[in-house]
Amino acid sequence: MDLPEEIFVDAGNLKKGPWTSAEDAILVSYVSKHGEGNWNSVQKHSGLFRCGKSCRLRWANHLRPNLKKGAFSPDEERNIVELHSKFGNKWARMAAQLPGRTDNEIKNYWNTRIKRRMRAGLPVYPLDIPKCASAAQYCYKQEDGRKMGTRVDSESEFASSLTLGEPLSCQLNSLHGGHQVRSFYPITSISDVPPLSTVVANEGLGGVGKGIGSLLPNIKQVCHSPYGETDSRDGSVLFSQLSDVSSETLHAGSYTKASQTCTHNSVRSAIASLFTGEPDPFIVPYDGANGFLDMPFHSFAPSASLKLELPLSQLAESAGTCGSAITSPLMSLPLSRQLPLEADSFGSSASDFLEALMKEAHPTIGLDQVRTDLIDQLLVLTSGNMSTEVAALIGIDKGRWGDDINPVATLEACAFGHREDVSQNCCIGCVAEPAIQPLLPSVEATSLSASQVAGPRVDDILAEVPSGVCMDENYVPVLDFPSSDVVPEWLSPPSWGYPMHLPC
DNA sequence: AACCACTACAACCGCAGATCT
DNA sequence: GAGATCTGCGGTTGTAGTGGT
Repeated sequence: MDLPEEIFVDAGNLKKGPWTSAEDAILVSYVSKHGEGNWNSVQKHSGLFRCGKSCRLRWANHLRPNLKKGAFSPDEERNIVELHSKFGNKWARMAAQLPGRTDNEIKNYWNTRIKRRMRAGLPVYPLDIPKCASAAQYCYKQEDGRKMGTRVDSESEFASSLTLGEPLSCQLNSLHGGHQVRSFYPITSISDVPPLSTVVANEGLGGVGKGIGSLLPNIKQVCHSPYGETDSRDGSVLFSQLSDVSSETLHAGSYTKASQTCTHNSVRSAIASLFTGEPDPFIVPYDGANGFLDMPFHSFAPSASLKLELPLSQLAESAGTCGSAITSPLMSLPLSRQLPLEADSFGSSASDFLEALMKEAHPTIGLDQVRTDLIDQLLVLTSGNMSTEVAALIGIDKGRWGDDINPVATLEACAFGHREDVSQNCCIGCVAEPAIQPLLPSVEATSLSASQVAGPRVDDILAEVPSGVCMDENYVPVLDFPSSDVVPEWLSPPSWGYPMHLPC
């Protein structure tokens, strides 16, 4: 057979790029004689200068018999949506259920469909698609079995979780008269998710405990910071100062990517793995019918393999899409490179790690702001499982609060803006100067005002918290928002409704 | 006609598990 | 048992085609 010269290249330089019909003919001929498999020998014995992987792909996706060509039929489209709701991004598994279709075809179809629907503001899944496993691919369970959560890594996943048939609520935990109180707020879109919240699927509010918990600390920090809108204070100044962000990259990515990057913020990943001591959490499969499998829970620890290459500037852009801006100074760390996730990467001690972390902070950010945000993020990341070691690390040693005071709850008090109320006892006052200062030799406090750096700080915002809020006997805040007129603006309806207090 | 944005699709890459030597 | 190789999978990128301005 005469073959075009371009098929043959110098030995060792295998051809890449589109396949020609002549190459296809060679491959078909070879497979018909020798059968599938042994793909690396194709190049050796057929004279085709393609690597084995390329041959296999070409055969599987284009040349093998019984392949369906052309657009998906409505039935096939429906099948794909249903299969995706069952399997998630398991393209090969889906392809096995769709005769004549390849995983690549299905993957391409799904990705373009997702983009199209999200651009149109439509849910990823039609409402009549039954909820299966996809929205709960990554689920976490606490050791005591009480808390359940789903890590939602992207806008699409979140959209899935919102549209699979179960209404969702945001949950705020607070304490009232010594009893823990959960406040639930209905949410209908990602923009309804408030900060420091837990999203739950409410199978009726009374059934929250068995619902699907979608803990969304990262998403909220990216898209739902209470710290203001996209004005000069929203952090965009900080983003624009990053030199390694190309405008091309800036405008190329989809919101999904931005969300992932936010979620996988290197700082958060690093801190989380520091807390858990492991690069990855236990991932608990969620079965739509039977709930979570019993496995230990290890707090939030984003996967160590997450990519962090999206420029932060994109986050600012996407933040506009979903309501408000990212303002945390820690979010100004250049994410175009990946921080090592293991604490060991920064030395043997956690303080080395934190020091490195703080050194990464933008140099123009006030030390106070960095510290405040770090504490906030530690709280979110630990999800109530902060170890004594970590608490001590950030400056709250057991000796300061005694056996009967929960450092986590106390820190939450700080995050909710009551640092002044409790600082003499155990709160941020302890964290602030003596404890964390030695960790920060290279971070210079500056004279920049808060408005020059980011948005208002937690305590600025929560100065608006109603005066009825006080601390209980354990220095834990008793949070209550009795009516909408005293709720801080970022907590106010109609964006995520009126609180409903339920006893736990 | 030129440019641009968008879509659909093909192909590549890195990784991980399976299998072979 | 260990290393090498093969295979399959999922994510990502590149590009041709199309339609709008």
